[in-house]
Amino acid sequence: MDPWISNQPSLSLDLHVGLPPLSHCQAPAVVTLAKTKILVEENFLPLKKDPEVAALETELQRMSEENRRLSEALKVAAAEYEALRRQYTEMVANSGGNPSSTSEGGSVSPSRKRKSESLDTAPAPAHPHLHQQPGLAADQMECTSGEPCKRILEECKPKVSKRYVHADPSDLGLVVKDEYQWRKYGQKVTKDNPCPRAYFRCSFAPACPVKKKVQRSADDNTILVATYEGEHNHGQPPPAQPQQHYSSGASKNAAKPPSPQAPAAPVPHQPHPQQQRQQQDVASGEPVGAAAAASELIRRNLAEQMAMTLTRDPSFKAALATALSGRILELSPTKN
DNA sequence: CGTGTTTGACCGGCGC
DNA sequence: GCGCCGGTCAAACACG
Repeated sequence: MDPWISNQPSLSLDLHVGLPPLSHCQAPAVVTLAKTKILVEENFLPLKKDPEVAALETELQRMSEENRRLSEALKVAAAEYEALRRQYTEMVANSGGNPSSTSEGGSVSPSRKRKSESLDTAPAPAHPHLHQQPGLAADQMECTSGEPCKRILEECKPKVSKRYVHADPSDLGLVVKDEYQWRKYGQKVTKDNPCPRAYFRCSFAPACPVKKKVQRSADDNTILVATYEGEHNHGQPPPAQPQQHYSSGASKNAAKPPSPQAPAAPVPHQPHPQQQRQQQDVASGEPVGAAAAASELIRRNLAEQMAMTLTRDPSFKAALATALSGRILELSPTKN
């Protein structure tokens, strides 16, 4: 994270939910809540009596204080991130900066081969390690030395988030709909839960490392628990594109990126369109202007990612919903 | 025929 | 070292 972020007023946690969201930032939950807030203000605020206004002011002060604390926490986190990023960059530079040196000394063994191993006629892939880990992000493949690298990998474990979805008990499927397209690659019955767990990969981008596990709750099998691992290295699918999750059988256009120039061969990292543009800008010759433009794009992209991450985080949504519903109840004319 | 799903086999980590 | 268990692979199958 860029320390610049924590200094931006637009990113402070003032939660001006009554304002329209940024056009490039698709945050449905925030939009909905914004509508709610507007409704509250229009309907109830004119009815306020002075003591209530005073109470609201106190509340506002309290929220401002909390906002300030959160901003400071964000600043600290940003500083830590920056330090880590610098450390990582140094390590990459020291290792020769050669991302393709993954299989140094054959550390990635082709031991994953099974039946075909006994069948000599089976054609072996030209690059077994690449074939084996098509979704591995580039930054996870740059490890060349033993111990420190292991530690980095542990520290950089993919982000895990959970989402709980109420499902129709009569529906036996393990379908948790969200804004991405998923391809099922496995199912397993686990020890602690009689209901099977389904494994999905993001199929929107071929190189996207995100995985999803879906399993019914052991306590209440009307609840589906979706566990997301990793972060998408691409934007969300356009809303116009119909969701075609788990459509059984063939649908010729399903689960394909809309981009016609999408590469056929898997690439280690398929950048977000903005990132692509940014890379092109950097590649083009203007040293100062291009660098400034690239920096601006990076910041914008980070802000976008933060907004997306927050709005996708169920705990954040829950906390926001709780806070807002509490406020609505407090402001309700039926109260007292 | 192309693409997604199912499912049994396999691999590697971990605890004993 | 052994067995258990979660995660992944890939052949077989289903579907439009």
